[in-house]
Amino acid sequence: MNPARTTPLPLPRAGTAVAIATRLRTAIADGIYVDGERLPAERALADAFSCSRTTIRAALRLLCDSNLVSRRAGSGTFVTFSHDAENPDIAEITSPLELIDVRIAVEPHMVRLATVHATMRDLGRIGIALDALESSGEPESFTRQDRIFHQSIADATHNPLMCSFYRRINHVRGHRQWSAMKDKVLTGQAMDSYNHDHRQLFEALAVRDADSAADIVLSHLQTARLHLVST
Amino acid sequence: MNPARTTPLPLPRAGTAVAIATRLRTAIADGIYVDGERLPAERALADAFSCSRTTIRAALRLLCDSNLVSRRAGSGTFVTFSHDAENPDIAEITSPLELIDVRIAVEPHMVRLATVHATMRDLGRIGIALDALESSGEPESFTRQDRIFHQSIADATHNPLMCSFYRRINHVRGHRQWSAMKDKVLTGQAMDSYNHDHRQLFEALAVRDADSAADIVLSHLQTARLHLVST
DNA sequence: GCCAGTTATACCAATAGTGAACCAATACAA
DNA sequence: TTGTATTGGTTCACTATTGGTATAACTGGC
Repeated sequence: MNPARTTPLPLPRAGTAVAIATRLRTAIADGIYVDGERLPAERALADAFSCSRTTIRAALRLLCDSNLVSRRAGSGTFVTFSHDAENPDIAEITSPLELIDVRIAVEPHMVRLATVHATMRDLGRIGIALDALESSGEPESFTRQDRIFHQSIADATHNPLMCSFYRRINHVRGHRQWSAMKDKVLTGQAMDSYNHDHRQLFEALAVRDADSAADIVLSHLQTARLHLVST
Repeated sequence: MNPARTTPLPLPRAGTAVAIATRLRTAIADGIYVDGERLPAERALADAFSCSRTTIRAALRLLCDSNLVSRRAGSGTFVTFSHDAENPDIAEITSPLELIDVRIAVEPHMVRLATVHATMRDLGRIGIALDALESSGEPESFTRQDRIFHQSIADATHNPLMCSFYRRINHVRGHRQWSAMKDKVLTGQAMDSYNHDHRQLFEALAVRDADSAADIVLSHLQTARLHLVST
């Protein structure tokens, strides 16, 4: 018996620094960290990733070399996700109402696809994102975790076109033009209400109830749209 | 003991090192180990394959000689195999079924938005596109006019995010991977049927009947999806 | 016996990562 | 304006891991 034929391939181990750089890079690409936003401090990142600050610095060095972030001593590390000046960022020419209209178009069927295609592993990821979302008290971290939560649902469709669409939606959602609105809209009560919807949605996903999941998302977005046009 | 093994194979038995090299080579070609990624350490591979490190080194030497991996002392063994698609076009990794799932998600609500936001000028443009579409007999020009027709509806929403989404959908639809399918699917009868749906859709848009327009699009796409999965 | 392939072991040099300390630039509040 | 806290920038010695190399012994087929 030849061991080379039967042995399962061992998983690759990426270097810690490059692995962290990759994770941060995709987070920026997904709009989880938005253009101009400050990343957590090196020491905080080292704590979050359970590694030394030196490793975090090596990872950030990679991002800095590819001009994804810029750093200033005493100030922090900032995302510099610059778009072409001629090709204006889609996020800058999309209004909140236009965004929510697109979300109403996309998300109900998206969660339907997610209920059909999500693996247990996907559901685990979504659950983790939901837990993090529910335990984040400030509007700042809430919106970030909210984007992670929804993106993980989009990824659960395993439809590359859908994933790329939702990445773009998240990019628009994360644009700084709404950072002012955020603190006004996201009261504690509003976040509680959102979390209720999120939990319901997750449970519908978990039991593969596509109709309920789609209904929850649709009513969630339609009330958000009403709030937008009535204020 | 397997009786099939008692008679020696005509080909000389490959040594363990060659077998492992082959296994790793196909793993890299299959994308199990991705470009730029680090392979497990030699000692880990030796452990996984239950062979000595010398054998693993012999196998890696083969891969290194064929420029599939590069190695750095103290760092590791890294895959250097550009799949020739470092930035894979979204059109190339999207299947027909995945595309139609996204269209089912987007288009019904898109035509709703179009019925609400379309100006008379938009309707004129859509009408012109429809006329050109109906008078195009070959599959080649039909698909081009079909994209123009649908894009003009997307533009009629006056929602920049929606327009950009549909541009991407059209980009995927226009990819060369479908061109083979086109001539087979687009019989004269099929084009007539499509044109009937298009004309109905246009009339629903013209009288601002959002429900009918959405229904027409949805049933149109769902029958297309059925044809896709049943053939 | 010969020989190629494999095993087992030991050691080396290169590299990544750790943990700590300290400096300099910045932000913010008293 | 002045402290004070926080941030990135730098350096250090140390440890763990990695590929590189060499050597001796074992194995099975010729």
